Amino acid sequence: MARPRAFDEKQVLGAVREQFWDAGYAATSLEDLMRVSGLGKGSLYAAFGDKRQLFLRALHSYTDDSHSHLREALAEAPRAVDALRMLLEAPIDAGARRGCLMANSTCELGNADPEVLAHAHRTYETSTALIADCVARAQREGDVPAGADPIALARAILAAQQGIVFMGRTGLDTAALTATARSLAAQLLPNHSATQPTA
Amino acid sequence: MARPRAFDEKQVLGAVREQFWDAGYAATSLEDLMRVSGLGKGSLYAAFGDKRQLFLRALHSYTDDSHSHLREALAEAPRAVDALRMLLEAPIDAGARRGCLMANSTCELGNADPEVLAHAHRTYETSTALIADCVARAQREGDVPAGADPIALARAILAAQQGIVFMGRTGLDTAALTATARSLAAQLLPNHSATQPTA
DNA sequence: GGAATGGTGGACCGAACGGTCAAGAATCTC
DNA sequence: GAGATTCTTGACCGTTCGGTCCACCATTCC
Repeated sequence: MARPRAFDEKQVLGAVREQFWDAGYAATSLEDLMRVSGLGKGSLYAAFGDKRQLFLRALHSYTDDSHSHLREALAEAPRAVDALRMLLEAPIDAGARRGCLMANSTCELGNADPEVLAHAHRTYETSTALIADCVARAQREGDVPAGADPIALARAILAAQQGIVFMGRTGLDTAALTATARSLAAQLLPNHSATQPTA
Repeated sequence: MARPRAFDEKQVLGAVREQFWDAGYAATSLEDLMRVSGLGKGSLYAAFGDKRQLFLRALHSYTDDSHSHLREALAEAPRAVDALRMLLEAPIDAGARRGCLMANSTCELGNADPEVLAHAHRTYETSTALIADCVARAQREGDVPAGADPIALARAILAAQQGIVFMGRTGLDTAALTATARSLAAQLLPNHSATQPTA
C-alpha cells in the first residue's frame, strides 16, 4: 500500500461519459478527457487503459444505469401500461437534443467496432426483455390484449422510442415531438378498458 | 476553356458518399477519399473545397436522391396505403446494416455542426410533407380514417421508420426486424376496409 | 522517520491528420 | 503549331492526435 488514488473512479467515469455523449467518440480528444476529468494523461492511462477502453467503460456504465432506471420505471408504475406509455414520452424532456449515448455510439462506431456493435445488440435485447416483462404484466392487468406477443410488442415499442429519440435529435420542436409520441403511444397501446375514451 | 476535367463529378460524389456512409465523417481520412475517388488531393480541393464541404455536397446528393426515390415510391403504388406500409419495410432489405447516411450524420455531427443539424431538420420536414401527402391520398382512397391528421400520422410513420432503421443497425436479425416493421405497420395503418382481415 | 510503494503530471514521441503549393501535363483558341 | 489556360499530381507543411515514459511526490508500513 502506498499513496491512494486522489480521484473517485465513478466520478471520472461520469464526467468522461458526459463528454463522449456531447461530442461523440472521434470528436473527443485526450485533452478533452483530461479537462473534464481533471486528471493527467498518465493517470487516465494507468487507471483505464487507452481511449477506446475508457470509452467502453463509460458506455457500459451508461447502459447499466439506463437499465437500472428502466427497471425502476417499469416496476414503480401502478399500472404497467402507463409505464409503457411513459417510455415513449420519456426521451422528450431529459437531455433531449443529444439523444442517447448508446444509440449515438452505435451509429458512429457500429460499422467499425464489433465490440460496440455486440454491446449494442446485447443492450437492446435486454431492453426488449425488460419491456416484454412489463407488457406481460399489462396483459395480466387487462390493459393489453392477451393475444399479443409480448416480445413483438416490446420490439415495436422500443423501435418507436428510438425513432422518437432520433426525431428529437433532428431538431423537431418539442410540441411536434410530444404529439408524435402520444400518437404512437395511442396506436401501439390503445385504451383497452371500457371506462375511458381513447384520446 | 482549356483542359477539361478528367473525372465525372457525379461519379466522384457517389464514391465519396459511399465512403462517408460506411465509415462516418471523422473516421474517413483524406487518403480514403483519394482512394475511392481516384483523385489527388489537389483535384479534390480545387473541385469541392475542404473535407467538410465535400461531405456536405455528398450529404445533399444523398438526401436529394432519397427524396426522389421517396416521391417515386409514393406515387407509383396503386394504393397510397400500400406505399406507406412499404415505407416501414423498405429499410430492411437494402444496405441494411449501415443505416441511413442522413441519420448517421445527424447522430455524429448534429451536436457540433449547426449546418448538418439544419439540413437534417429540413430533410425530415420535407419527408414528413411527402408522407403526409400520401396519407391524404390514402384517406381519399378510404384506407385511412378521414379524421386523422395527415401530418401527425406522417410524423408517426417517419419516426417508426427511423426506429426500424436504427434497430437494424444494432444487429437485430432480419426476421425480428421484419416482424417489427409489420407489427408497426399493422398498428399505425390498420386495415380500414371491410373486405380483408387484419393480419 | 526512513524506505518502499504506487499515484501523478507533464515532457516527449512518431504517426497521421487536413490542407497548401508549385511544377508538369493536357487541352483549347487563334 | 504557339501560347494561354486549366487540370492534375505529389511533395511538403504545421498541427494535433493517441500513446509512452520518467522524474517527482504523497502516503503507508515498519
